[in-house]
Amino acid sequence: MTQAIDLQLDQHEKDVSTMIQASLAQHVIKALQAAQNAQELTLDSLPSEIKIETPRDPSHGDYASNIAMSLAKSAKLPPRKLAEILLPHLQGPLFQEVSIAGPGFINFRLSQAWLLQQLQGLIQANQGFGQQTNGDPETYLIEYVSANPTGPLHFGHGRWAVLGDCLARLMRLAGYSVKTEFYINDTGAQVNNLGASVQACYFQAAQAAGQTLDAEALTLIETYLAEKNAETKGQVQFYHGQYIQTLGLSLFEHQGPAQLAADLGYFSDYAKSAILAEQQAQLKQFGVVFDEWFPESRLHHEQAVAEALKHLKESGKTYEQDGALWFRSSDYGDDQDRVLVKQTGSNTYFANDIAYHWDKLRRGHTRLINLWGADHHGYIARMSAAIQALGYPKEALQVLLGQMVNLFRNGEKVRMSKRTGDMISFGEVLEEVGTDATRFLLMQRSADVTLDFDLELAKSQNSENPVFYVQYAHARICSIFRNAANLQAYDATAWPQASLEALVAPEERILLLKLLSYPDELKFAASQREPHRLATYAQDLAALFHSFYKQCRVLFEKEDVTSEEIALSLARLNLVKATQVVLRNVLVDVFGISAPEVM
RNA sequence: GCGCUCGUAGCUCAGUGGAUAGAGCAACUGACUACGAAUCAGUAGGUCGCAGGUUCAAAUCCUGCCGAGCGCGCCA
Repeated sequence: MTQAIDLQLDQHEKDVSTMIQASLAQHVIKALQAAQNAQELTLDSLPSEIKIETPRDPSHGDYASNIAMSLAKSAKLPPRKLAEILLPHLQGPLFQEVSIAGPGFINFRLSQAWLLQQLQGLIQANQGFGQQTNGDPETYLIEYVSANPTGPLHFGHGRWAVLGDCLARLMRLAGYSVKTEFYINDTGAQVNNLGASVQACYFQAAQAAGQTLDAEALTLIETYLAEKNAETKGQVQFYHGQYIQTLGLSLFEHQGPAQLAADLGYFSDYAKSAILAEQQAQLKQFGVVFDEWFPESRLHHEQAVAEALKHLKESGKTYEQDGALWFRSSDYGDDQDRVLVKQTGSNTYFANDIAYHWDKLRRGHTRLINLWGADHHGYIARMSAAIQALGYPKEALQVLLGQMVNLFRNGEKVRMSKRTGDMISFGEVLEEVGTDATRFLLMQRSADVTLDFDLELAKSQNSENPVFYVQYAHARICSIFRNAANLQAYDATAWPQASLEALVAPEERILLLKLLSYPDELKFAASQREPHRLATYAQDLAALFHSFYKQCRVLFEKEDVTSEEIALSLARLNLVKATQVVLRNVLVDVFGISAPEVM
């Protein structure tokens, strides 16, 4: 076991040097081993994971380990005694001081020389700073958005889009092998309903233009309008959004009466490809790109559903009852068994989805991550059951649920009606608010909480809007470097050759520690699949920079500048540069938004 | 009724079983005749929904209850 840990750490030594927590964890493990070898300590086994944390109170140290407390019981030693045993074995150039405090914390204070060396490494790594290898052999496929091509993207889709995109970026930076995919439900009853709805509007347009319609067409218009204008709410068959009218009208404008005799499939194909194109354009504008757009129709074309059903049948995971084919999902933890083939002989959506997930796995993706709206949570158990019944481990499927978004305008909730199609679409919000602010506001909160999104706040270009706070820090830094290039008093552009020893102010140290923790933050957020953690990090980093900037003068524009001031200035420019690098990396590479040079 | 998620400052929310629970906004007090005030420094604001339990240690884990949202189809 100890060997396994060592191997894993050695394998990624390159990363470890820039990852403080992993580096400290390695020191702790080695101290435990050394103490065991010196027979100062007996443990049945070494812990599989060493947790390194940052103390809330900086006076305790830069980092801390609770190892002495967590191992006290198995080592049969009081925590402080155990810590005292480990202390002599915790040595290295990165430590300025290792101390024992409180109930048995081991507190680490990192040496200034080592930190400054890491600072130079950070600047050298530049856009690569934070990027890691992690040795995870799995290949991940993140499937998200997957909106039906029956209407415009709604605002909830926007949230999944950002979360999925940022998660993919985050995991790639952390060393995971990741592909992304959008699943297009381009077949089935809903697509037919879509086609019929557009057909009805096309007929209306034709009628308005003086065309004579046959009885069937008139009936369709009548049925469509009756549902649209119905007083009572209930199940709806057709789609009634404004976009349906637009599609029908547009078709008549381009084709005239040529399609009056066309079949339903023609209208379905026309509508779904137009809507899909719109979705794709919006997502692209939003900075969300998919490696693959996978249409459900491909499954049917390849007989994949039939094959999946056959596979489940032959392995005894199904049975027939009441004229339907059932899947024994309750054997794998679902509440009840689920129908695959209905009495009518047609497949359920679930059957198609099993085939789709099987296809994803057979394409070589060993880990499937799905982002679903929370309203689909009841679906997880059966999908997980299907994955297992197909012979894959439970871990092959991870479903991340995202809660919904409530839209507000000036504190008033914006009402949405699905029935009448009366909704603010994602495209409208994007147009009104802009990509950067929308992305940031949608990804800064945990997917687990229902999000309140205020349109006016999102548009506001002031301190209420956190995205500008972070971007402003970057723009400010760019401004410093513009000024540095024009400085008369001394050559500020010589900062890359400067000695860094002048960086001794507390504001400088705390900023530097935050910068160097970026790879750890990235790694942890990726492992938790929680991109919002980086939003918190970015805001904290920006705050530390602004504070530093106020307290620590970077450029001295006066005639009588001293050599000490010049040395300090050049050293500080390195810290400013490092901040610029990390802000850019997190804004551009993780959030997918701009790192502006001016605002 | 059952299941999932959430409940932390006035509001919106962070918070990896650790030390005195944090940030932004709102409120109040200060700071621009040198690098961007879209900024900074400070004050005030808390029964971490409630009650038990586990633990050296609980906002965090477990159980029950209360409240909010979302699900519970041979729909997709």
